[in-house]
Parts: sequence; structure tokens; C-alpha cells
Amino acid sequence: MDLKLIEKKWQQRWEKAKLHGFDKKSDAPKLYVLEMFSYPSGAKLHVGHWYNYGPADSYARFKRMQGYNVFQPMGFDAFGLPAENYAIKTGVHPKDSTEKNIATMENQLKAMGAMFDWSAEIKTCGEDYYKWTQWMFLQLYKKGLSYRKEAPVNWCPSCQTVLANEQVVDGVCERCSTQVVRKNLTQWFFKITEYAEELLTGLDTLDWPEKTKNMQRNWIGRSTGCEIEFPCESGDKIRVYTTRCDTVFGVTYVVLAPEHPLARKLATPEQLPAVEAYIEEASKANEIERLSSTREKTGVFTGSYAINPLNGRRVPVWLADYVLASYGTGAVMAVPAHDERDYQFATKYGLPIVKVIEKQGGETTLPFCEDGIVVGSLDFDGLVGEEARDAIATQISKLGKGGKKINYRLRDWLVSRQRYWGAPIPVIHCPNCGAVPVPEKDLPVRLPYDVEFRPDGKSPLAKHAGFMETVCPVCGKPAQRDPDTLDTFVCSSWYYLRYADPNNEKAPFDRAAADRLLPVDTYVGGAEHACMHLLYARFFTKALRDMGYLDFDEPFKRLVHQGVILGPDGNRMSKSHGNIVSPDDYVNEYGADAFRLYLMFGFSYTEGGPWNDDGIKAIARFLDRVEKIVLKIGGYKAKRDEPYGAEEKALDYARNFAISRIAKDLEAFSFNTAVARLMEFVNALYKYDGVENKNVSLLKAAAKDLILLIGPCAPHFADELWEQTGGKGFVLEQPFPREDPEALRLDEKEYAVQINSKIVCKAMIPSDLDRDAVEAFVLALPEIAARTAGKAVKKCVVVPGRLVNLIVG
RNA sequence: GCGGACGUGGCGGAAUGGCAGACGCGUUGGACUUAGAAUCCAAUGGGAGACCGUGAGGGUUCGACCCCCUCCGUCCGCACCA
Repeated sequence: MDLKLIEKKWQQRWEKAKLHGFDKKSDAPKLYVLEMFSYPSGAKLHVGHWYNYGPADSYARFKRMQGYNVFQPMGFDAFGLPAENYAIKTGVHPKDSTEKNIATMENQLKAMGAMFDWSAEIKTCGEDYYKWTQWMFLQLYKKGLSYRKEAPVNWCPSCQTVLANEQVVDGVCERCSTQVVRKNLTQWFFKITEYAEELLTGLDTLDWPEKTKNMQRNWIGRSTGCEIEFPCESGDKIRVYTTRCDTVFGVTYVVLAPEHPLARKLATPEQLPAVEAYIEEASKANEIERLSSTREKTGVFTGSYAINPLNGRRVPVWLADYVLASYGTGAVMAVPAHDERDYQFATKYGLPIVKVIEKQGGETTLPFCEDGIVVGSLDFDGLVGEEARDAIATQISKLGKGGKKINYRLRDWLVSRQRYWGAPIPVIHCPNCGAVPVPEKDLPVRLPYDVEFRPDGKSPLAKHAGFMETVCPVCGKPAQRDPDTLDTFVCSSWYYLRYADPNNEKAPFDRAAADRLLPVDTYVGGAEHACMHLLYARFFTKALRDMGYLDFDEPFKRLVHQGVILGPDGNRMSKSHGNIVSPDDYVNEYGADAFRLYLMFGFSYTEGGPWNDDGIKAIARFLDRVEKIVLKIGGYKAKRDEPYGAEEKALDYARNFAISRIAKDLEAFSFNTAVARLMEFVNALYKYDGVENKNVSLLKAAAKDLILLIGPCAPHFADELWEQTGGKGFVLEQPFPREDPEALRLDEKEYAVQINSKIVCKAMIPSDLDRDAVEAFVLALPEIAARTAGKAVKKCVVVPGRLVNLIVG
């Protein structure tokens, strides 16, 4: 069979029959199966796309055959930096290159033979989509979840532009190799931190890989601690955050982040030059350098002192960049005896070290950072760990100097990008009224085409007068648009909702349409999105719920990550390794079905692994074998239900075993074992076909099941065989075979017989024997009788259907 | 540094605490062919053998690839979060 030829034919027939869409009229249970949409940066689908979409589509097809009304849409995450960088390099406009790439990829996706519902296709760079992305921004703004603040960004002084973290390579600009500095700019943020607690607890309800849930947990980083106020002699108050308030009597100095608002103010006149210099120096270090824990700590004394509210001790106030401005209060109490970092710093600068915790039942070596017995802390001496922290926190509250506090590492989401190829931020800056949201009726704020996007120091849109100049919606006076665009992760935070109602011109989606389809039942995509897209989408869902647009809490009930297909050399595929495997070459030679089947069979789905050419040849051979035996059986004329003896029973068993296992395996995304079960079934068919006096009816029924079982995995191939053997309609419309439990019941089963846990022999034992009868049966076996003669059987373990273990003294 | 995952034949990989290595690749032998390709059949963890084998070492158990502890290696995530 020429797979390439038949694939085209079946794709056309499927399309004509509108076989693949979600059936709005059906009352079958819905199942929303979603794969992460494609990013059209390259012109072609790569192996990773096939690996994500092919097997996931087989799952979707399987569920459809099981009777679900499956919705499986596809679209394009079409805004983003790569298209813009490509434009800067080649001069091809991002819109043009993106549209061209999308057209190519659409064709390739269709050639894959996946049952995508193309009627719901979306492209995030389309006006009809980004209009609603902007709408989302406005709703978040109304709800107080979108706000503007000054924040440090990576800034290249040579290119005069903000850089994304990925564009900073080893502290320098990837384009001009200039040292990148941090600079404060006013940017838009989404208040994802408002949902930190729910984003954390909601994870418990999700059927997601534990690893991914843990990554989100760590990313959110909840910690319980205590805030404590240290009054300064200047009258200022320094609030610190600590998780170890049980060590508060060991504080020997206080440290502020260089960006702390009091940093300059607390500097005494003679210390001011040094403080200024230090702040300047710290601003030059980039984030990655600065956060490196291996770097030697630096700092400067402000000249001021603060008072420890618990013991009245006067301690010096320092600045040091090992303290982060963006976490907690941006200030810490330093306890060198019980904190690794403070210890290093105190040792370097000769600051005192005061031990206030003793190791329980052992020698205390400093720094000692575990829980222990409190000492030198007045009334609190003798308390341990949590009870000490509770008591001290209570005391701090009583003094009115702070109290218990929960903090998260999660930061608000910075969504402004000084970039062209994205959704414009729908805000107008008015000299009189300030930042004014664009009225919803004026959406979309269109992204102009004729823009100079080559970097020359300004946000590309800022140079486009026609875009920038507008009037204030509030006072009507001349005003300027916000020149920034939204992070592309904003576009992808709600696309799964738009699929439910892709052509709605009045709203991002209709509530009823969303309720009909969502949440996504099974979401399949790469693990690299664990702490970005997958977190942002959850945030959007919760925010939209609280604004009354949705009534579910989580967008993706079940999540599966496919692994990564490596090059044949075991390295990640890349141009520099020269190990890129092009799907097209293989699809052209073997067909999409063979390619998909190899991706299912050759790897453990969630693991991935190195590509191997031999594997796909084996699959081509397997398909040939299937075709041969199915067509041969299809040609048998006689209708005969006889005989039905041991050989027939074996075939029937193999058939029903395959049905039962393949259903389980596909459900679990265990594609490699599902294909293995198909192969076993084919082997059984060949074996039975070799029998002389055949039960033709049984054989034909088995061959029919084989076509249906292979249908989800090799859809074109299965439809071709289905047609050639007289099947009506499409395989996808047939119910997935159901196993006959009777056929799986065997009269006798092979047991392994052990004596003292060592296998002695195997025995066929009737299935209807009870435990004692099995023991008696085994003891009567000649090999066993000989070895147990004259010995006492102390114990007999029977695992029904599998094994007997005799413990003999 | 912290956290997680993984480690099984020559290779990809299977195994609810119960016969380790399903299925496939590769290899070897055979059949069919003038010959080869293709196909089909058989064998294939190691060892001549008793036996030994799931990274190493311990433990729990009648029984451990699977559970527990220690160590080694690989990969991934986070990385001064007080």
C-alpha cells in the first residue's frame, strides 16, 4: 500500500464529510483535548510538533471512538520576539513572515491527519483575537489586577532598549555585547500575587504530573515568618522579614537592599559618598550575576544604627546586595551565628557573632542553621523551634512591633514589552488625566503595519506618529498612546477559552459556549511551560471567574507532558549540532501514519529520547504485515463458526487481551505498549491463520477488531483497510471494540512454583481451584513431591493465577 | 548549594511487591531465490555448568527493578527568597 497516496485521499474525504469537528448537536459527553498551540517562528513543523500532536491525536481519536464528543482545536501563538528579530535581520515584515509560516504549517498539520477542528482555528496576531486580549487587559485593570509601577529592567545603554532576560547573555547584550545595566522604568504589571494562595492550594485538585505541581509550588514559594520593626535613631523605622524570629536575640546588624527607600536617607554625612558609590555599583550588576550565591558578598556601612525591639541592643545598619529589594520588606535582620549568608558577611566585615541557638544533644558549630534550643534570650530560653518562634512572634505583636506574616516568592507579572510584534497595550497617557484605559468600544487598538521596527533606542511604536497621537477619552485633549505591547504570554493565557467561541464579535467568548466545552479535560504540551504559561493561564481563569465570566476554578484538569526527541547522537536537536531530523523526509518516504506510529512506539511518551532511523523501518514492516493478513482474511469466502477449540480460544484470548490492554494504555498515554499489544495481536492472527481447519467467522471478526484498534494510531491506513474489507463509513465513527470478559477467562493458568522463593518448575493449574486446592495440587507435582518429601511445609504463599511459594524447613 | 526525576541485554524500551527483559531493532542460523532485496521460520541477558544478573552497598519481606537508608552517575528545575 502506498501510504502517501492514500493519505491525501482520506484527508480529503474526512474534510468533505466534516468528520473531525465538535458536534454541537450531540448529547454525547464532551471531551476537550488540547495540545499547546504552535509558535510559527520556523517555517516548518519539527519532530517535536509531531511528537506532541501525533500521539495526542491518537488519544483524541480513541476517545471519540469510545463515544465522546471530542473537541480538539488548533491555532497559532503568532506574536513574539523571534518574528521580530527575524525581521530586524532580514527586513521581512513580521506580519508577512508570520502569515507565510502559518500557511505552511497549516498544510503540514493537515498532512499529519490529526482530527483538528479547523473551524475553531485562532491566530493570536489577528485583530479579531488581540482585540480581546486587550479587552482582558482592561478587565484586569478595572478589577485592580493591572497596575503601573516603576521596576528594574535590563537595559542596554548602547542599543538604548530594554532586553528580555533571555536576551542578556552572561551579563551582556546579545546583539552588541555591551554590559547590560538595571534601570528603573514604569511598566504594567498583572497582580498574580493576589492569587498566590489559591494558585498554590488549587494544585492539589489537579491531575498533573507531580513534578510540574512541585515546580509551581516552589515558584510560588510560600513561607511563614514574622515581620519585625527596628526603630532607628533617626526616627525612621526599618521593617524586616524573617522566618527565624527565634534567633532575634542574635541580631548583630541590620541589612537593607541597595534599592531600599531608606538606603540613602540613613547614610551619615561621612558615609554618604561610600553609600552612593555602592548603590551605583549595585545597579550595574545584572540580575543573574547579583543573585549568584557563589559570588562573594559585598556591602557598605550606612553609619546609622537601629534598635532591636526585643533586647534594646543597638546594631549597625548596612547595605548589601545579597538582600533583595523585591522580596519581603527588602530588609533583613542579620544573625550571623545562625545564617550562612550573614555568617559569611559578618566574617568578612568583622561584625560580631552571637550564638542564641544550641544544637540539641550535640556540639554546636557555627553557623548553625537548624532548629535548636534557644539560649541567651531572656524568658525564651529553653524553647525549641516552632514553639520558640510562636512565643517570640506573640511578644513582638504585643510590643506593637510587627507579627506573623506569610510571604511568597512569586512576583507580579511584568507584561510591558518595548517591542513591536505584540498586542498594543490599550492605554492612553493624557497630560491632564494620567494613564487612561481605552474605552472598550474603541478596541482593538490596531497594531500599525508601517513601523520602523529596527532598534534605535525607542519602542518601535513610539516612533509612529499616526499610532501615538490620539485624544484623551476622558477630557478630549491631545494625548499619547502607550507605546508598549503585551508579553505574548498574555495572548496564550486565554486562547483555550476563545476556541470555544472563536468567531464571537461581541465578546471574547460566550459564557454558555465556554461552559459547554471547558475546562480542558486533557492538555498536552512541553514541560518547559511549568512556571510560565501554565501558571499564567491558571491566574487568568481565576481572575475571570472572580469577574463573573466563568464558573470553574482551573483551566486544565489533566496535564500530560511529552518528552523531548533528541538527535540520533543523543543531543538536543540544533543547527550547531547538525543533528536535526526533518519529519518531512520521513513522511515523504514512509507516510504520516508510519511516522506517527514510530513516534508512539519508539519512546516512552513522557521521556522522549534519541531518534533512530531503524525504528521507522520496523514500523513500515509492521504496517505491511497488518495489511497482508487483513486483506488475506478479507478474501476468505466461507462463513463458518466452527471449530472452537484450544486454538480458537487462544486467538480469542489474544484479541480480547489486546482490546483490553490497548484501551488502558491509550487512556494512560502509554503509546509504546499500546503498539506492542497491536503487534502481539497481529502475531496471533498470523499464527492462527496457519491453522488448517479455520474458524473463518472468528478470524474475520478478529481482523475487523484489528483495524478498529489500529484506527486511532494509523488513521489513514485503517480507513483504507476498512474500506477494502467492505466496512461502511469511517473507522472514527465505529465504536472502539469492547472486550469480552468471558474470552479472557482461562480454564487453567500457568503458575511458577517456588520452594523457599526459588523457582523449581512451572505448572498449569485449573483456574477454579481455591487456595488449599492449589497447594495440594502443587504438592502432588512430582518435582515438588520429590523435594518436599519428609520435610515440613511451614508456609505456602499462593498468588492466584501467578505463583506458589512453599516455605520448607 | 537546594529540590526533583532517572539509572534494566549490543540498542529503543516492558514489568498492580510475585516467572526480570513484553514488543521491537540488531545479530546468528535456516527456508524461498540463478543471485540479491523483500518475505517467512527459529534462536538470541551472561555463563560449559551448578549458578549469576535491574548503577554500588545495606535494610524490610516468604518474595524487591519496585518500599526504606547510604553512596555514585546522568538529566532537569530553582538558585543569596532571610
